[in-house]
Amino acid sequence: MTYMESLPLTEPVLLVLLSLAEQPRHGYSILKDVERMSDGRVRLSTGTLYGALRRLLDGAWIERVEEDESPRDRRPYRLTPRGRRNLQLEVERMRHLTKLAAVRIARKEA
Amino acid sequence: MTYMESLPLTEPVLLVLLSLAEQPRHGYSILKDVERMSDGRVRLSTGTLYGALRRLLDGAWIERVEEDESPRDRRPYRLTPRGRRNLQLEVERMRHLTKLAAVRIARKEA
DNA sequence: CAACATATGACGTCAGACGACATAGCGGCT
DNA sequence: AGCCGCTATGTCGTCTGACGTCATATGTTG
Repeated sequence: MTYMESLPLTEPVLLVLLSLAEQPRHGYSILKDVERMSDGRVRLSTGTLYGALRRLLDGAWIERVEEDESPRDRRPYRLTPRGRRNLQLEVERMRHLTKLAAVRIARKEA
Repeated sequence: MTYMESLPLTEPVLLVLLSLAEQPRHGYSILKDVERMSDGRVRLSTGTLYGALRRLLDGAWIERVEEDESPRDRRPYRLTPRGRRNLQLEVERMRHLTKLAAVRIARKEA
């Protein structure tokens, strides 16, 4: 990307990371959590979810949790320190943008 | 998009709209304004810009300003009421997300 | 006159979001 | 037993959008 150093994240990816920020989760749990988080408005398709998870794994933003006792067929993920750091940067970027937006929208026909 | 009703906007599009929120501008002016707005970090390629403008025109978020005296070769655009309304919605959505994010990131391993 | 800034636009590529599909175990209801 | 819906993971093909590059033209300034 030219318009940012490495970010910005897309909406789905941001929500996935936000879901994992609180605690480790497996795919389906993320799906439901994102839906809850957004009051039912955002429903990721599995195509979006598992695609995003693969890319986040590749970039070492998340990692698999190696749990021997993880209940049947579940594959939990957790944020890496790198992932958490980048998520925080992204949120700060968004906060900065919303502040800028408030000024811009208010200053109509300055 | 499935994960939102009609939004969310991508970063480049949001910045273009933000640039037009203040006052009508032509393409090149938007390019420079976005660069200034972001302290030089975000530099839209013309491919991105004119693609975005075309789609925004198609969706009636912006319109051409019919100025007979518009100085040579410039094609200014302005936000439509619809575009302004949608921009505000988008900014509110982002603000909501950043608040949620703050809580989520803080509540690590709740 | 040679750069450089201003100004618009087209074209091809590539990544990512999406819907649809595939698979499978489990619990409950009829 | 049969069916449905929920949990759970993943693939595949399509389509949209961001991007870099190229093309073109005028204005400005050294």
